[in-house]
Amino acid sequence: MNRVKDTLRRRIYAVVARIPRGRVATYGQIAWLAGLPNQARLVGYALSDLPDHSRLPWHRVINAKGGISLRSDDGPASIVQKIRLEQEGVAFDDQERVSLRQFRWMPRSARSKH
DNA sequence: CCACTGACGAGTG
DNA sequence: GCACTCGCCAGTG
Repeated sequence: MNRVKDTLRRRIYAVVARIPRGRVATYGQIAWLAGLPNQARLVGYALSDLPDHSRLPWHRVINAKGGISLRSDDGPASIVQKIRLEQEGVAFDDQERVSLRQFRWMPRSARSKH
């Protein structure tokens, strides 16, 4: 029985589904919002299990450095992720990194003040 | 049981 | 800001 595991995975997917267009979130951030602090790896694990036909905005999840984390950086998947983000208006710098300062998704529940 | 790996990250120097 | 270490957890051999 993998009921517990599946439940956690669903919670992760639920958070990812909330990321708005044109914004990004880090693995650690998703983990935190899903109630799994310090377990960013589980988020990566869950996303790697996603089927190709998934409608989830998985491409909006990047690492804490603002970069794309895929098994093979040269692989087509990482290119797809970059293209999709650029189409939403998310910009990459000359080091292939996104400015979290500018594009990070900050949910109301996590926003203390302005 | 142990070693290693993988869509990660905080802490330290 | 970079390089390293250590912590996390699941899956595999």
